[in-house]
Amino acid sequence: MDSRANRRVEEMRDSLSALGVNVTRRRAKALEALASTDSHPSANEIHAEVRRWYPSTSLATIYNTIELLKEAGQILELEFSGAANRYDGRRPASHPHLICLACEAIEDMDDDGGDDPRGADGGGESPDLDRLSRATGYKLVSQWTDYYGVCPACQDAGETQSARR
Amino acid sequence: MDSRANRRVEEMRDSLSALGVNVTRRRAKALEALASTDSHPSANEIHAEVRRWYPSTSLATIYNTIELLKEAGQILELEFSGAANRYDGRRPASHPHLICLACEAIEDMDDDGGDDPRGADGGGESPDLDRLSRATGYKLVSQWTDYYGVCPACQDAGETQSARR
DNA sequence: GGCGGTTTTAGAATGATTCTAATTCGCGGA
DNA sequence: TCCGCGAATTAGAATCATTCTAAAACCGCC
Repeated sequence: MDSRANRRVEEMRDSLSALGVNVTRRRAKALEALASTDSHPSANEIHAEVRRWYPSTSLATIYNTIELLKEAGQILELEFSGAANRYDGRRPASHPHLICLACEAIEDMDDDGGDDPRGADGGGESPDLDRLSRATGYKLVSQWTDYYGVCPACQDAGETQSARR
Repeated sequence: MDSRANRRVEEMRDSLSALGVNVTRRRAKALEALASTDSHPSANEIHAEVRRWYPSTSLATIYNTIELLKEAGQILELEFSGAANRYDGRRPASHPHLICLACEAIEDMDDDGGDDPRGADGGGESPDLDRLSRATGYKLVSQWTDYYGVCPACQDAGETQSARR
Protein backbone atom coordinates (compact mmCIF):
# COMPACT_ATOMS: atom_id res chain seq x y z
CA MET A 1 0.00 0.00 0.00
CA ASP A 2 1.53 3.28 -1.06
CA SER A 3 1.49 6.44 1.02
CA ARG A 4 -1.50 7.88 -0.76
CA ALA A 5 -3.51 4.79 0.09
CA ASN A 6 -2.29 4.96 3.68
CA ARG A 7 -3.39 8.53 4.02
CA ARG A 8 -6.74 7.65 2.60
CA VAL A 9 -7.20 4.75 5.00
CA GLU A 10 -6.50 7.08 7.89
CA GLU A 11 -9.08 9.55 6.64
CA MET A 12 -11.71 6.86 6.39
CA ARG A 13 -10.78 5.42 9.73
CA ASP A 14 -11.03 8.83 11.40
CA SER A 15 -14.38 9.54 9.79
CA LEU A 16 -15.77 6.25 11.02
CA SER A 17 -14.41 6.80 14.52
CA ALA A 18 -15.99 10.25 14.54
CA LEU A 19 -19.29 8.48 13.95
CA GLY A 20 -18.66 6.30 17.00
CA VAL A 21 -18.02 3.28 14.81
CA ASN A 22 -15.55 0.66 15.82
CA VAL A 23 -12.97 0.06 13.08
CA THR A 24 -12.42 -3.65 13.50
CA ARG A 25 -9.77 -5.68 11.71
CA ARG A 26 -12.15 -6.83 9.01
CA ARG A 27 -13.41 -3.33 8.44
CA ALA A 28 -9.84 -2.04 8.31
CA LYS A 29 -9.03 -4.55 5.57
CA ALA A 30 -12.05 -3.40 3.62
CA LEU A 31 -10.84 0.19 3.89
CA GLU A 32 -7.44 -0.87 2.63
CA ALA A 33 -8.96 -2.72 -0.29
CA LEU A 34 -10.90 0.41 -1.20
CA ALA A 35 -8.01 2.80 -0.73
CA SER A 36 -5.44 0.87 -2.67
CA THR A 37 -7.02 0.46 -6.05
CA ASP A 38 -8.38 2.57 -8.87
CA SER A 39 -10.37 -0.33 -10.24
CA HIS A 40 -13.66 0.57 -8.55
CA PRO A 41 -14.24 -2.84 -6.98
CA SER A 42 -17.61 -4.46 -6.38
CA ALA A 43 -18.74 -5.68 -2.96
CA ASN A 44 -17.74 -9.17 -4.03
CA GLU A 45 -14.24 -8.09 -4.95
CA ILE A 46 -13.77 -6.31 -1.66
CA HIS A 47 -15.07 -9.42 0.04
CA ALA A 48 -12.53 -11.60 -1.76
CA GLU A 49 -9.75 -9.26 -0.67
CA VAL A 50 -10.77 -9.22 2.98
CA ARG A 51 -11.15 -13.00 2.91
CA ARG A 52 -7.51 -13.36 2.05
CA TRP A 53 -6.82 -12.21 5.60
CA TYR A 54 -9.97 -13.29 7.42
CA PRO A 55 -11.40 -16.22 5.48
CA SER A 56 -14.55 -16.48 7.57
CA THR A 57 -15.67 -12.96 6.69
CA SER A 58 -19.19 -12.84 5.37
CA LEU A 59 -20.52 -10.64 2.61
CA ALA A 60 -22.86 -8.99 5.12
CA THR A 61 -19.85 -7.48 6.86
CA ILE A 62 -18.72 -5.92 3.60
CA TYR A 63 -22.12 -4.42 2.91
CA ASN A 64 -22.28 -3.23 6.48
CA THR A 65 -18.91 -1.50 6.16
CA ILE A 66 -19.93 0.07 2.88
CA GLU A 67 -23.09 1.35 4.50
CA LEU A 68 -21.12 2.96 7.30
CA LEU A 69 -18.74 4.55 4.82
CA LYS A 70 -21.69 5.96 2.93
CA GLU A 71 -23.02 7.50 6.12
CA ALA A 72 -19.61 8.99 6.74
CA GLY A 73 -19.52 10.38 3.20
CA GLN A 74 -16.31 8.47 2.58
CA ILE A 75 -17.24 6.35 -0.39
CA LEU A 76 -18.82 6.87 -3.78
CA GLU A 77 -21.30 4.22 -4.88
CA LEU A 78 -21.57 3.68 -8.61
CA GLU A 79 -24.89 2.05 -9.36
CA PHE A 80 -25.69 -0.27 -12.22
CA SER A 81 -29.05 -1.83 -12.73
CA GLY A 82 -28.03 -5.12 -14.32
CA ALA A 83 -24.75 -5.60 -12.52
CA ALA A 84 -23.22 -5.22 -9.10
CA ASN A 85 -22.54 -1.77 -7.71
CA ARG A 86 -18.96 -0.59 -7.82
CA TYR A 87 -17.23 1.58 -5.26
CA ASP A 88 -14.77 4.42 -5.29
CA GLY A 89 -13.08 4.81 -1.93
CA ARG A 90 -10.39 7.13 -3.16
CA ARG A 91 -12.46 10.03 -4.31
CA PRO A 92 -15.73 10.08 -2.40
CA ALA A 93 -17.04 13.21 -4.10
CA SER A 94 -19.13 12.68 -7.20
CA HIS A 95 -17.11 12.78 -10.40
CA PRO A 96 -17.57 11.45 -13.93
CA HIS A 97 -16.39 8.03 -15.04
CA LEU A 98 -15.48 6.27 -18.23
CA ILE A 99 -17.11 2.87 -18.43
CA CYS A 100 -15.98 0.25 -20.91
CA LEU A 101 -18.89 -1.64 -22.45
CA ALA A 102 -16.65 -4.55 -23.34
CA CYS A 103 -14.57 -5.32 -20.24
CA GLU A 104 -16.59 -3.36 -17.65
CA ALA A 105 -13.56 -1.41 -16.54
CA ILE A 106 -14.35 1.87 -14.83
CA GLU A 107 -11.92 4.72 -14.97
CA ASP A 108 -12.01 8.13 -13.38
CA MET A 109 -12.61 10.66 -16.07
CA ASP A 110 -10.86 13.79 -14.93
CA ASP A 111 -8.14 11.94 -13.09
CA ASP A 112 -4.76 13.19 -14.10
CA GLY A 113 -3.37 9.75 -13.50
CA GLY A 114 -0.46 10.43 -11.20
CA ASP A 115 0.12 10.14 -7.49
CA ASP A 116 -0.83 13.75 -7.18
CA PRO A 117 -1.24 14.32 -3.43
CA ARG A 118 -4.20 16.70 -3.83
CA GLY A 119 -6.56 13.87 -3.13
CA ALA A 120 -10.31 14.33 -3.10
CA ASP A 121 -11.57 16.83 -0.63
CA GLY A 122 -15.28 16.24 -1.01
CA GLY A 123 -16.08 19.68 0.33
CA GLY A 124 -17.27 22.76 -1.47
CA GLU A 125 -20.62 23.53 -2.99
CA SER A 126 -21.21 23.32 -6.70
CA PRO A 127 -22.24 26.64 -8.19
CA ASP A 128 -23.67 24.63 -11.04
CA LEU A 129 -26.09 22.79 -8.77
CA ASP A 130 -27.09 26.06 -7.17
CA ARG A 131 -27.84 27.63 -10.51
CA LEU A 132 -29.84 24.60 -11.68
CA SER A 133 -31.71 24.43 -8.41
CA ARG A 134 -32.91 27.95 -8.96
CA ALA A 135 -33.77 27.25 -12.58
CA THR A 136 -35.70 24.05 -11.93
CA GLY A 137 -37.24 24.57 -8.52
CA TYR A 138 -35.65 21.35 -7.30
CA LYS A 139 -33.39 21.40 -4.29
CA LEU A 140 -30.56 19.58 -6.03
CA VAL A 141 -27.98 17.76 -3.96
CA SER A 142 -25.95 15.74 -6.44
CA GLN A 143 -25.23 15.22 -10.07
CA TRP A 144 -24.16 12.14 -11.98
CA THR A 145 -22.32 11.93 -15.23
CA ASP A 146 -20.90 8.85 -16.87
CA TYR A 147 -19.55 8.06 -20.28
CA TYR A 148 -19.97 4.70 -21.97
CA GLY A 149 -17.71 3.39 -24.67
CA VAL A 150 -14.95 0.96 -25.48
CA CYS A 151 -11.61 1.34 -23.78
CA PRO A 152 -8.35 1.39 -25.75
CA ALA A 153 -7.38 -2.13 -24.66
CA CYS A 154 -10.67 -3.61 -25.82
CA GLN A 155 -10.48 -1.72 -29.09
CA ASP A 156 -7.10 -3.35 -29.71
CA ALA A 157 -8.38 -6.78 -28.69
CA GLY A 158 -10.91 -6.70 -31.51
CA GLU A 159 -14.58 -6.11 -31.20
CA THR A 160 -15.68 -9.60 -30.14
CA GLN A 161 -15.97 -9.26 -26.42
CA SER A 162 -18.71 -9.95 -23.92
CA ALA A 163 -20.52 -6.73 -23.15
CA ARG A 164 -22.75 -5.58 -20.35
CA ARG A 165 -25.10 -3.54 -22.45
CA MET B 1 -54.11 10.07 -26.11
CA ASP B 2 -53.18 13.40 -27.63
CA SER B 3 -51.82 13.89 -31.12
CA ARG B 4 -48.24 14.00 -29.97
CA ALA B 5 -48.65 10.62 -28.34
CA ASN B 6 -50.34 9.28 -31.44
CA ARG B 7 -47.51 10.39 -33.63
CA ARG B 8 -45.04 8.83 -31.28
CA VAL B 9 -46.89 5.52 -31.26
CA GLU B 10 -46.78 5.48 -35.04
CA GLU B 11 -43.04 6.10 -35.00
CA MET B 12 -42.46 3.24 -32.62
CA ARG B 13 -44.79 0.98 -34.53
CA ASP B 14 -43.01 1.72 -37.79
CA SER B 15 -39.60 1.12 -36.25
CA LEU B 16 -40.70 -2.23 -34.92
CA SER B 17 -42.24 -3.22 -38.24
CA ALA B 18 -39.02 -2.25 -39.98
CA LEU B 19 -37.32 -4.78 -37.75
CA GLY B 20 -39.75 -7.44 -38.91
CA VAL B 21 -41.51 -7.44 -35.57
CA ASN B 22 -45.21 -8.05 -35.32
CA VAL B 23 -46.94 -5.25 -33.40
CA THR B 24 -49.60 -7.24 -31.60
CA ARG B 25 -52.44 -5.75 -29.59
CA ARG B 26 -50.65 -6.15 -26.31
CA ARG B 27 -47.50 -4.62 -27.70
CA ALA B 28 -49.50 -1.75 -29.14
CA LYS B 29 -50.97 -1.02 -25.70
CA ALA B 30 -47.48 -0.97 -24.25
CA LEU B 31 -46.43 1.56 -26.88
CA GLU B 32 -49.41 3.70 -26.00
CA ALA B 33 -48.62 3.55 -22.32
CA LEU B 34 -45.08 4.69 -23.09
CA ALA B 35 -46.08 7.41 -25.52
CA SER B 36 -48.77 9.00 -23.43
CA THR B 37 -46.99 9.88 -20.24
CA ASP B 38 -44.06 11.92 -19.07
CA SER B 39 -43.85 9.99 -15.83
CA HIS B 40 -41.15 7.56 -16.98
CA PRO B 41 -43.02 4.41 -15.97
CA SER B 42 -41.44 1.19 -14.72
CA ALA B 43 -42.06 -2.17 -16.35
CA ASN B 44 -44.62 -2.87 -13.66
CA GLU B 45 -46.52 0.29 -14.35
CA ILE B 46 -46.61 -0.42 -18.06
CA HIS B 47 -47.78 -3.91 -17.21
CA ALA B 48 -50.62 -2.56 -15.08
CA GLU B 49 -51.70 -0.30 -17.91
CA VAL B 50 -51.70 -3.06 -20.54
CA ARG B 51 -53.58 -5.31 -18.13
CA ARG B 52 -56.45 -2.89 -18.03
CA TRP B 53 -57.15 -3.99 -21.60
CA TYR B 54 -55.72 -7.49 -21.63
CA PRO B 55 -55.83 -8.77 -18.08
CA SER B 56 -54.01 -12.00 -18.82
CA THR B 57 -50.89 -10.18 -20.02
CA SER B 58 -47.75 -11.37 -18.31
CA LEU B 59 -44.80 -9.27 -17.25
CA ALA B 60 -42.61 -11.23 -19.63
CA THR B 61 -44.49 -9.69 -22.54
CA ILE B 62 -43.73 -6.22 -21.25
CA TYR B 63 -40.04 -6.96 -20.89
CA ASN B 64 -40.05 -8.54 -24.29
CA THR B 65 -41.61 -5.44 -25.85
CA ILE B 66 -39.16 -3.19 -24.05
CA GLU B 67 -36.31 -5.30 -25.37
CA LEU B 68 -37.56 -4.94 -28.93
CA LEU B 69 -37.94 -1.20 -28.50
CA LYS B 70 -34.38 -1.01 -27.25
CA GLU B 71 -33.19 -2.84 -30.34
CA ALA B 72 -35.13 -0.41 -32.46
CA GLY B 73 -33.60 2.53 -30.59
CA GLN B 74 -37.07 3.74 -29.67
CA ILE B 75 -36.87 3.79 -25.91
CA LEU B 76 -34.57 5.17 -23.28
CA GLU B 77 -33.90 2.95 -20.29
CA LEU B 78 -33.15 4.72 -17.03
CA GLU B 79 -31.32 2.36 -14.74
CA PHE B 80 -31.37 2.32 -10.97
CA SER B 81 -29.52 -0.17 -8.91
CA GLY B 82 -31.85 -0.48 -5.94
CA ALA B 83 -35.10 0.12 -7.75
CA ALA B 84 -36.87 -0.85 -10.94
CA ASN B 85 -35.72 0.61 -14.24
CA ARG B 86 -37.83 3.41 -15.66
CA TYR B 87 -38.52 4.08 -19.30
CA ASP B 88 -38.81 7.09 -21.53
CA GLY B 89 -40.69 6.28 -24.70
CA ARG B 90 -41.17 9.86 -25.77
CA ARG B 91 -37.59 10.95 -26.18
CA PRO B 92 -35.43 7.92 -26.93
CA ALA B 93 -32.22 9.92 -27.24
CA SER B 94 -30.17 10.26 -24.07
CA HIS B 95 -30.98 13.40 -22.13
CA PRO B 96 -30.57 14.52 -18.52
CA HIS B 97 -33.23 13.98 -15.87
CA LEU B 98 -34.21 15.46 -12.56
CA ILE B 99 -34.86 12.76 -10.00
CA CYS B 100 -36.70 13.44 -6.77
CA LEU B 101 -35.17 11.65 -3.82
CA ALA B 102 -38.41 11.85 -1.86
CA CYS B 103 -41.18 10.78 -4.24
CA GLU B 104 -39.07 9.16 -6.95
CA ALA B 105 -40.55 11.32 -9.65
CA ILE B 106 -38.42 11.65 -12.76
CA GLU B 107 -38.65 14.72 -14.91
CA ASP B 108 -36.97 15.60 -18.17
CA MET B 109 -34.42 18.26 -17.48
CA ASP B 110 -34.20 20.30 -20.62
CA ASP B 111 -37.81 19.77 -21.53
CA ASP B 112 -39.48 23.04 -22.30
CA GLY B 113 -42.65 21.62 -20.91
CA GLY B 114 -45.13 22.30 -23.71
CA ASP B 115 -46.57 20.21 -26.49
CA ASP B 116 -43.84 21.47 -28.74
CA PRO B 117 -44.07 19.31 -31.85
CA ARG B 118 -40.33 19.16 -32.38
CA GLY B 119 -40.20 15.80 -30.71
CA ALA B 120 -37.00 13.90 -30.19
CA ASP B 121 -35.11 13.05 -33.32
CA GLY B 122 -32.46 10.78 -31.83
CA GLY B 123 -30.14 11.37 -34.74
CA GLY B 124 -26.99 13.42 -34.98
CA GLU B 125 -23.55 12.83 -33.51
CA SER B 126 -22.39 14.60 -30.40
CA PRO B 127 -19.32 16.75 -31.00
CA ASP B 128 -18.75 16.52 -27.27
CA LEU B 129 -18.44 12.73 -27.36
CA ASP B 130 -16.10 13.01 -30.32
CA ARG B 131 -13.85 15.43 -28.53
CA LEU B 132 -13.80 13.34 -25.37
CA SER B 133 -13.16 10.19 -27.35
CA ARG B 134 -10.05 11.77 -28.76
CA ALA B 135 -8.99 13.06 -25.36
CA THR B 136 -9.46 9.79 -23.51
CA GLY B 137 -8.71 7.13 -26.08
CA TYR B 138 -12.09 5.55 -25.46
CA LYS B 139 -14.51 5.08 -28.31
CA LEU B 140 -17.42 6.74 -26.54
CA VAL B 141 -20.94 5.99 -27.62
CA SER B 142 -23.15 7.54 -24.98
CA GLN B 143 -23.23 9.84 -22.04
CA TRP B 144 -25.46 9.93 -18.97
CA THR B 145 -26.28 12.82 -16.75
CA ASP B 146 -28.81 12.93 -13.97
CA TYR B 147 -29.53 15.31 -11.15
CA TYR B 148 -30.78 14.24 -7.74
CA GLY B 149 -32.68 16.43 -5.39
CA VAL B 150 -36.07 17.17 -3.90
CA CYS B 151 -38.86 18.32 -6.19
CA PRO B 152 -40.93 21.43 -5.41
CA ALA B 153 -43.97 19.38 -4.36
CA CYS B 154 -42.00 17.35 -1.85
CA GLN B 155 -40.31 20.45 -0.50
CA ASP B 156 -43.76 21.88 0.20
CA ALA B 157 -44.97 18.65 1.74
CA GLY B 158 -42.31 18.92 4.42
CA GLU B 159 -39.16 16.93 4.65
CA THR B 160 -40.55 13.72 6.19
CA GLN B 161 -40.98 11.54 3.17
CA SER B 162 -39.81 8.05 2.27
CA ALA B 163 -36.69 8.36 0.19
CA ARG B 164 -34.90 6.01 -2.14
CA ARG B 165 -31.39 6.99 -1.19
C1' DG C 1 -59.65 -27.03 -41.24
C1' DG C 2 -54.87 -27.69 -40.41
C1' DC C 3 -49.68 -26.08 -40.32
C1' DG C 4 -45.81 -23.47 -38.93
C1' DG C 5 -43.83 -19.84 -36.97
C1' DT C 6 -44.49 -16.21 -33.69
C1' DT C 7 -46.26 -14.61 -29.36
C1' DT C 8 -47.63 -15.31 -24.85
C1' DT C 9 -47.91 -17.45 -20.45
C1' DA C 10 -46.81 -19.21 -15.74
C1' DG C 11 -43.54 -20.21 -13.10
C1' DA C 12 -38.78 -21.22 -12.12
C1' DA C 13 -34.02 -19.36 -12.05
C1' DT C 14 -30.75 -15.77 -11.20
C1' DG C 15 -28.15 -12.53 -8.73
C1' DA C 16 -27.33 -8.41 -5.94
C1' DT C 17 -28.67 -6.73 -1.82
C1' DT C 18 -31.01 -6.65 2.70
C1' DC C 19 -32.81 -8.80 6.70
C1' DT C 20 -32.88 -11.89 10.76
C1' DA C 21 -31.74 -14.37 14.58
C1' DA C 22 -28.20 -16.49 16.77
C1' DT C 23 -23.30 -16.56 17.87
C1' DT C 24 -18.94 -14.47 18.77
C1' DC C 25 -15.90 -10.82 19.95
C1' DG C 26 -13.52 -7.61 22.77
C1' DC C 27 -13.18 -4.37 26.28
C1' DG C 28 -13.90 -2.35 30.99
C1' DG C 29 -14.68 -3.38 35.54
C1' DA C 30 -14.62 -6.63 39.57
C1' DT D 1 -8.05 -13.56 35.40
C1' DC D 2 -12.92 -13.87 34.79
C1' DC D 3 -17.67 -11.74 33.59
C1' DG D 4 -21.00 -9.38 31.38
C1' DC D 5 -22.60 -6.37 27.91
C1' DG D 6 -23.05 -4.07 23.74
C1' DA D 7 -21.20 -4.17 19.21
C1' DA D 8 -19.82 -6.95 15.35
C1' DT D 9 -20.24 -10.94 12.67
C1' DT D 10 -22.17 -15.01 10.67
C1' DA D 11 -25.06 -18.19 7.81
C1' DG D 12 -28.77 -18.43 5.64
C1' DA D 13 -33.32 -16.85 4.42
C1' DA D 14 -35.95 -13.14 2.17
C1' DT D 15 -36.66 -9.77 -1.34
C1' DC D 16 -37.21 -8.03 -5.75
C1' DA D 17 -36.29 -6.85 -10.60
C1' DT D 18 -35.17 -9.20 -14.40
C1' DT D 19 -34.30 -13.21 -17.43
C1' DC D 20 -35.04 -17.82 -18.79
C1' DT D 21 -37.73 -21.96 -20.05
C1' DA D 22 -40.96 -25.00 -21.76
C1' DA D 23 -45.43 -25.46 -22.92
C1' DA D 24 -49.72 -23.49 -24.68
C1' DA D 25 -52.21 -20.22 -27.57
C1' DC D 26 -52.59 -17.47 -31.52
C1' DC D 27 -52.72 -16.09 -36.40
C1' DG D 28 -52.32 -15.71 -41.13
C1' DC D 29 -52.13 -18.66 -45.01
C1' DC D 30 -52.54 -22.61 -47.84
